[in-house]
Amino acid sequence: MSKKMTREHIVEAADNLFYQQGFEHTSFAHIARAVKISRGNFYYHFKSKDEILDAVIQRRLTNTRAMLEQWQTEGEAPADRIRSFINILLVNRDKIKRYGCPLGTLTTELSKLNHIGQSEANKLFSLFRAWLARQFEQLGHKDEADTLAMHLLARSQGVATLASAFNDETFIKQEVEQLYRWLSVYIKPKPEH
Amino acid sequence: MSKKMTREHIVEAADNLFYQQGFEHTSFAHIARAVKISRGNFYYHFKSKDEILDAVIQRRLTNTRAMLEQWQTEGEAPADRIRSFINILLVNRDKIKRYGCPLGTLTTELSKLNHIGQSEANKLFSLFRAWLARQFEQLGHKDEADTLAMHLLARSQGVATLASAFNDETFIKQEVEQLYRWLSVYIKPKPEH
DNA sequence: AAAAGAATAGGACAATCGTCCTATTCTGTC
DNA sequence: GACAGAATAGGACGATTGTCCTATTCTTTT
Repeated sequence: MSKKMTREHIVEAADNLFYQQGFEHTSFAHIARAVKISRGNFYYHFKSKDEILDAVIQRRLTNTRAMLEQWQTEGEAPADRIRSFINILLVNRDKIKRYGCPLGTLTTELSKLNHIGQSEANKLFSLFRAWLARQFEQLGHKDEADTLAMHLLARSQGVATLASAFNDETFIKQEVEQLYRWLSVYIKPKPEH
Repeated sequence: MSKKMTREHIVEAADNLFYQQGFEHTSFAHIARAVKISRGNFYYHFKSKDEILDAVIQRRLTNTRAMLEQWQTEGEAPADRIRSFINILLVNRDKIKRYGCPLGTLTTELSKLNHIGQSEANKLFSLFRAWLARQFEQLGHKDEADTLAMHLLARSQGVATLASAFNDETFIKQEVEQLYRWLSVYIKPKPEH
């Protein structure tokens, strides 16, 4: 196996485990078992656990950027793109119900650990925040664009937290419906011609 | 020192530490340092770390019940009582900014650890949920009372998560204002007489 | 087929974890 | 002031953690 591929396998497995069991609770033994390599061999690929965390965050940043770009191109109107964002609550509802939001839970954990990776993890939030703000700008709400983006982010985070706490899938669907209605208020009616 | 008092000190210190650094990351050494007793002496008061966690949760349950009862008596109208709930975001904004919501973060962590205390911790959420639902019932929204309660809970959770992630106090104030406006829609106009 | 370098396995390491045990100190009672 | 029981201190325990080192296996090149 090439070094590059093994590295990717490690990062991918660590990504999932960090999401499912948390960063601190995931040990090298866990990741090793998942990737099926020996524990001691990690240090040929990473100098420390923090370095794995950083790689995981970078991976998420890359994936998120790709996702946002895809939404950007496949959604015709800004409102459609925002709906794409709201939709991840539905698309990932199984995992959200079990593990919460991968973004929010990691950020919260790193914050409590006072971990260095905290600032990098927050870039993930900022990515969504800036992207959402841009969509609201294009909807004609320049002044309140960032406020609306933050509001929508908070709503999704809250939905994920409660859906996970109460193991409630119906709740996600309800709230997504409400978010759609909330969004519709900010959509400009199409100019007649 | 009496056994009862030492026990209370331990639970109080553990409560704070679990909130600030998380349950798993808080070791006996941490708590011992905070309470200023020896590490080995814990097992005279608690048989295991899980037992401390349970005591912490029970403590929070008791405190929460007391708080809800106080809101119940001091708030004349149900709308005032709901506003009391929304207000904790403002009252505790310093801590929320630093450590997030004590309820949400603990529940999320225990969920990831697959910890037994999870179900007990969820009772805390259920406490707020039932209490809020009762208020909405009294506001005349019997059918959607629970939905409204869950919605409000989710909103607060989201606000806490983002305020913590972005270290943003202004955001809390903005969202609290929005929650007040949201609530006003559900308040019955007082009957004229 | 031989040599060179990349990739891996497996164990040693110090530190820390939760847990447990025992000797010691404190506190109240007769 | 002697005694009993409550409360505490301090260390030992096995397990696990992240880290590091070295011997071995695999892969590629000549």
